[in-house]
Amino acid sequence: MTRRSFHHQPEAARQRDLVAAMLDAIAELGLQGATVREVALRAAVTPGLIRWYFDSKENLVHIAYRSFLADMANASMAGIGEGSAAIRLARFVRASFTAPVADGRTLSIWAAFIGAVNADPAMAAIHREGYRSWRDMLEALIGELMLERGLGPHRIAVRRQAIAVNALVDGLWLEISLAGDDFADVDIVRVALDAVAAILGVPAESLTAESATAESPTA
Amino acid sequence: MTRRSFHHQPEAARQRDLVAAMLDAIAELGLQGATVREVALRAAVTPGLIRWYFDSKENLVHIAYRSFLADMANASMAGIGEGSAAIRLARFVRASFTAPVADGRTLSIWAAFIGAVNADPAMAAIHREGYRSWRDMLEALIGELMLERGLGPHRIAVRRQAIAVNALVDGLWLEISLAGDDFADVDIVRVALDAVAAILGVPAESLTAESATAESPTA
DNA sequence: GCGATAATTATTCAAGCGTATAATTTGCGC
DNA sequence: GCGCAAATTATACGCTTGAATAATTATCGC
Repeated sequence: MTRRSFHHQPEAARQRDLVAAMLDAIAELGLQGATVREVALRAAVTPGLIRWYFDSKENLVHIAYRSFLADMANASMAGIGEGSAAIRLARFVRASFTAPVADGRTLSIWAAFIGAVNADPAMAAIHREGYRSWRDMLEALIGELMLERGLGPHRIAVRRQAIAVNALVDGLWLEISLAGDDFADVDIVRVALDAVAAILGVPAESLTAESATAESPTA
Repeated sequence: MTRRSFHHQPEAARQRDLVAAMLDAIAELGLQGATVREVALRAAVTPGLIRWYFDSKENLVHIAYRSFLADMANASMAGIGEGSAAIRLARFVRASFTAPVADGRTLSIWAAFIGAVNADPAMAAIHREGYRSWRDMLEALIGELMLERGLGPHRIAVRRQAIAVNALVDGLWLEISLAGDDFADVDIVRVALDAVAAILGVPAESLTAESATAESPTA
């Protein structure tokens, strides 16, 4: 009859922990397996506590998705640094296909959420919000690149190119995430950089992986 | 106390009906909502009957996924017809982004399944099987195209190009499926054809939508 | 037409789910 | 240190789910 001992946590930290536990559960068991009990177990906490911090399990899932998308975007754009648009774009693509963005855990979570977007309007709204900022960033970068190369940046053309580049990135994530080891012998960064350069109509050399490898310039 | 009347069905037809009902449920309610009872309701049948035809609900889902991937592949390749590799590729791309392949229902199902692949090894196996044949077809077509254009088809280069093209198609499906009406004013077929041409390094004119529109040649 | 068998319905069950609520413990202000 | 509010645990509830089983009906060979 002895109760579990515990200690209070600042609200923000607990909330973060629960979100992290939810994402872990989704990564390993999928959305179906991410039950309230499973999440509580991973957070070393009692199921009831989840309802103390979140209105419902659905609510936690939504918050976890929003948080996850934000983290993913940050990780993709963190190392962009300064430099020409070409160099920043190359760094962005490279970051998108190396850890921590393109590791098994992250892409597994990403794919799991995708499967739930269509059946839940709230998830759809979160998704759209996340992806709009994503593509806005891409459009800005591509627009700059066009200016750099003396090509008048036709607004509609830039939008189309951003859609295509965005699709390429998503699609490669999908293939990596779902096809497992089929790509062990393929240099995905190279495939991505070549395809992006081709879509944008710039020489592949202007987006070499080397330029992306260069250490970030002093601020 | 009067029982429901019913009539026997040939095994194949019933099985098809149940699979179709499962896919309908997934399209509208997602995998979570596609319960045995919901599927039975849509098939105008009692839940118990599902277990008569399938070992388990999981089993039905797996069979539905395999069937769905096969249908999708057939629909994409049905109208390819005869002609140069360039023309067949253009028709393939066009078919991939017009109904029945790229309508809301189909892509909704597609996305729902994707979310379940990572958490279920059997689904992963089905997925890999489906996508391998998909990309084999793409590789063959791209190889032919390279020969047509006098470019020696470097095997590794062709593989990379097929990966990129496949990713582009998947990614555009994702965007269409999840971003809803954001693309109402965008000619997706055009975006896809332009991007595919760019990735393969052939002039966009050689993959025009017009060439894909042409009626299939007399056999 | 008549059995035998296959196909279908009706009913029931146990498990797991999200959630509600009550009991208890922790930590902080004073 | 003490009391009180906040955080956490414990317990229980009702519902849904997939599945098992028993009862019933349709169909086909003869």
